[in-house]
Amino acid sequence: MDHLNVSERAAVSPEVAVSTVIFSLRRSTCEPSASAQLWIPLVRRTREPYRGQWALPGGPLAAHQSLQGAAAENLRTTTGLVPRYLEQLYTFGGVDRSPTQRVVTIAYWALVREDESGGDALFGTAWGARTVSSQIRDDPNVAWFPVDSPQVREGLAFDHSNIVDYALWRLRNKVTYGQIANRFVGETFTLGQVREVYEAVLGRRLDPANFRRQLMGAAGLEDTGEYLHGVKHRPPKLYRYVEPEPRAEQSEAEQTTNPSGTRPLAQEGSRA
Amino acid sequence: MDHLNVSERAAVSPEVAVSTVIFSLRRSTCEPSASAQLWIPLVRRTREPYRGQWALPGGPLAAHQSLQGAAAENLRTTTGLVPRYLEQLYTFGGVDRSPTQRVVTIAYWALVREDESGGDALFGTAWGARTVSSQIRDDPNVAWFPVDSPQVREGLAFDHSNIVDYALWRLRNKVTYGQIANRFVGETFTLGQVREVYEAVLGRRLDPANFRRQLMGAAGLEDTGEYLHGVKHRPPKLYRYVEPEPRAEQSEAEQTTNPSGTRPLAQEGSRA
DNA sequence: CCAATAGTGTCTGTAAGACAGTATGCT
DNA sequence: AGCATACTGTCTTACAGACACTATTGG
Repeated sequence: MDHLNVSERAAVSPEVAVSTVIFSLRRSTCEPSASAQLWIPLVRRTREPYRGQWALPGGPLAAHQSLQGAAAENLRTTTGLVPRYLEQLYTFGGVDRSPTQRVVTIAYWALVREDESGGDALFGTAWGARTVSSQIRDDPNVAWFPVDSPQVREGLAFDHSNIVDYALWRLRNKVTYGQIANRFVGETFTLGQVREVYEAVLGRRLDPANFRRQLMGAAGLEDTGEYLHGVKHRPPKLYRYVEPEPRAEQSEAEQTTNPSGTRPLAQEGSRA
Repeated sequence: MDHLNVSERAAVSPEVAVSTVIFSLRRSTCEPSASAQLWIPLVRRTREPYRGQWALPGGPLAAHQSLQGAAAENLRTTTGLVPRYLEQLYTFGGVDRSPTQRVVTIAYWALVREDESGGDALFGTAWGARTVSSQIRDDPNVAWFPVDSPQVREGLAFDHSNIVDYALWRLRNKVTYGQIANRFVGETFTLGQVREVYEAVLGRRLDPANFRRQLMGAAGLEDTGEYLHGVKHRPPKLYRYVEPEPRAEQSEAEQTTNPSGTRPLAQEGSRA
């Protein structure tokens, strides 16, 4: 009967790992006219299996490390960046994921902003300028790839291409409602910039007029009174986000797209 | 550098367990007028920690068992029932979840139909009749509880009350769109029966007229031509569901509520 | 006839998408 | 002036919710 409960026996447990899909927004060329694209950092494997192939940043879970903590650690080690958003994606535990031993991988996905440590912002005072940047670590075994590239979609180690696919799907669903896009932009921003984020994530053009209405209607936007100059047309207003309700609890483990926005959080911190 | 990749070192991994929240629909009384409610089976712990308390069915992951396979096994062992729906919920890995040792629990949630093995259907030829039933195993350490009960909402072992809360939220979101409610009803059914499922899950009454329109518009419903008799009013039509597209692949690991219905599946079977 | 549910039709408010049109900067 | 983008307003369509009304059984 005791096999029905979480057991305290020292069973032969599979290896537990945490991997993270880290999305950032960049332009493929230095043309300001080029539309932004999603990129992710990958790490080259230095040992078997899949030696030499690219894989998601990740590693085994340390004994007294929380899952989310491990994901944040992946992010910091690989990119030196701080996550603007971090959420558990799914747990992959197929028996044959790794040819050598059983590994259960808890996958997370994260959003970062390019400009957070050194270097120009993607949406800085002017568009573009510096686009492939913030390679804080000059490690040759870390590199950024566009999520659209065949390298990413098919060529990753283990089942990591699958994981990226799934993370991308999740991002697209999340961005439709709610406050996800603002994780890509800076403190102040124009509506055009936010719209460009949506267009990059969703992969299609959006009507500026309708987009404005939706965003103004729903989100906690505040007019800063400032304008963005240096563009070669009418200068747009700068906005900033305001937190709707500053409750003490910070949600994390939120999981599922829901129409009405954010909600329930299977607690994950120290006790969940 | 190698700590960035999934490692093949024999690290000291935490215990890996799989637990399952199993929803079924029942009436609290034998009155046909009483509205249906969600119930889940729990298992009483026979050892420390939390000895004597109720917990979700679950247990350590066996070496060559898939995650979903383990969840299905939980279900079969506890209830003898076959899942009509089974999906990964979330992975709980907080350092202090268990007082004795580190346990990472991959939680699943499932829907079952009461009538699947022996006994009358909940929605059989007549309403009600047999409501607390299909206790296939006469194990005193297994019992069904209404999800609303304080026992379930607060009194479970570990963080299992949290897990149930989260599963309930997920179910409510999933049922809004898509083909979830049909997992609770039999082969043929009336629209009133499906509506009752929605009402039980969502916890509020729905307008019969509007509900009909919605369901007829979206889902693959087929009029059987039959009517349900034995009711003390106008006999309703019996319908059946038709699969929209019988592709070979069966999805499983689908995760997130999305407005447009079913979609992407992080593959889980033998390779994910 | 009455009670109760099945099933149909209509109205209204909200919101999304299409799109015309105005405003204001730069070259 | 001409262009590019910001920003405003309007029209249409779709759909959800409210609700009136008819249909058909059992008691």
